[in-house]
Parts: sequence; C-alpha cells; structure tokens
Amino acid sequence: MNIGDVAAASGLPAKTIRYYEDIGLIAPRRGENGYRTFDEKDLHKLNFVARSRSLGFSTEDCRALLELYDDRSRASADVRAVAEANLEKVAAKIAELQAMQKTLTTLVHRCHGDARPDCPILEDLAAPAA
Amino acid sequence: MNIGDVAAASGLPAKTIRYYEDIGLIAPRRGENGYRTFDEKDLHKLNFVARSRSLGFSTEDCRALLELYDDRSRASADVRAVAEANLEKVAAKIAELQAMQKTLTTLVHRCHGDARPDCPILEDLAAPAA
DNA sequence: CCTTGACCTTCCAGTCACTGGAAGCCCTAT
DNA sequence: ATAGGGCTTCCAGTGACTGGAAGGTCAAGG
Repeated sequence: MNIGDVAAASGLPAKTIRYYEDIGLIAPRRGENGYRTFDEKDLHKLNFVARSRSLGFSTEDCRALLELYDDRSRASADVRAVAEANLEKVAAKIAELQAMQKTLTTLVHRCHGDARPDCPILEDLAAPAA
Repeated sequence: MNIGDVAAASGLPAKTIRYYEDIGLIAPRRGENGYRTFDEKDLHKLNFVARSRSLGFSTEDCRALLELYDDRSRASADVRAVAEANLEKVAAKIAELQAMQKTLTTLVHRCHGDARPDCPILEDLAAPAA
C-alpha cells in the first residue's frame, strides 16, 4: 500500500502519516522508487494512533501505548495509569471550559445586543465584578 | 511603571507582556534607557486582555474587543457577536472533551489495573467496538 | 569607586501536532 | 510525448507563549 491508500483507510491525511513517521511512531519500508510501502501492521498502528489521538492522548502517550501493546508481558496497571492521567487532564480542561462557559453565558444574556454602545460584556472585561 | 511592575499588577509574565507588544495589543512608550514605560492605560489594557484570555478569547478576539472598547460609537451587538462566537467554540470543545471523558471512563473502569497483561483499554484502541 | 545583584533589553529557538506550499521525481494512460 | 495524479523532500507557518543566552542599566553596600 502507498501512503494514499493508508490515508484513505485510516482517515488520516498523508501529511500526518509522514509526520508520524518523522517522530518515530511508525516505520514503513521503502520501495525501490523511494515510496513508502505500508503493510497491514502499519495500517493497524495508524488506526491505533488515530483512535488514541481522538481520545485525547498525546503523541508521546501514543508511543507509550504502542509499546505497551507490543509488550506481551505488560501489566494492565501500566496502561490504566496512562489512561487515568489523560482522564484527569480531560476533566481539568472540561472544568476550566465550563467556568468560561458559565461566565460567558451570563455576560451574553446581560447584553442587549442592539445598536446602543453600552455593553455589560465590555464592562466586565474592563473591570470584572470581583 | 517598568515591565516588572505591570507584570506584578496584572499577573501576566513579563515575557507575555513583551509578546503582546510584539503583536500590537499594547504600545508602551520607551524611557531614555530603552526600558518600556507603562502608564495606567497600558495596565488597564493588560488587565482587559488577561481577563479576555481567561474567558477563552483568542488574541485576535482581544484585539477586536479592545477596538470596540475604545470605540464610543460601537453597537453592543458587535460585542455580543464576538462573545457568542467564542461561547460556541467553548461549547463545542466541552462536548468533544465530554465524549472523550465518557469513553475513557468506561475503559478505565473495565481495566483491572493489575499485573496481568490483558487490558480492555488496549483492546479498544486496537479495534474499537464499532 | 567598584562590585554585586536585580532588573531590563534583544534575539533565537523550542513547544505541540500538525498544515501549506514549492520544487521535483515517478507512474500510468492516451 | 505529454498530461495528470501521486509520491518525495524540505522549509515555513500556526497560537500563544516560554526558555535561555548575551549584554545594557540601575540602586545599594563596602
């Protein structure tokens, strides 16, 4: 398979796949013409990474997870530790965004949103009410 | 005021303040020694930007909001439009993160997290259940 | 007067995970 | 022979900073 084929099969842009090779997540062979040649294992890895990324894991997490996947003597505790750390980061980000959402919603509701210049949003930004 | 003073007063790192000058959000004067000299207006702008950033506005949004703030003949509708666009982005990000959170939580709960190698987390990453 | 240390300056590079684009080779079909 | 599409590399840019090096400035203490 050439890069276009695995791009279509994995849903990842060819550019991203080349980048993953750059940072050492995959290592496809090369044909005589210099083209990357992907086998089923490469495609499987790409799908693994795509799925991991979609769950919020960093590319370094992906590297660790791929290693654990390949390590038959891994402890599931090690995998869970990586997932739990990611889960905590996700939860923290959600909390932060929800705080923003709450404030923004209040401010947007308070603003008339008409042609007049007075605006509680700007007032808050200029001098937040405690 | 020198940069250290406004850094302390605004809670922003000096590096960040220099960066804001670089991208044209603020324009402090310079003393004879080449030092940046900040007045109350500069500090006010920095606080405005810090507050806006903490509510998820991009630096480009900040630029627009500062302009609207300075424009006495602004329409509050213009401000609200910027805030609503941001609110939508925040909501979209929350939804995305919550989907991750849901999946991750399920996977983490299903994993024993002991010394054995079998792990539902890796199984899902390798071949997500539809 | 000199030195020390805290503060300031600029500039370059790195972060993260890509993404865009240019220049050029390869392959197939007409 | 040429036209197109796909492939290659390399360089640069994104957003919003952050770290660090090399060097100028200033106030206080010995």
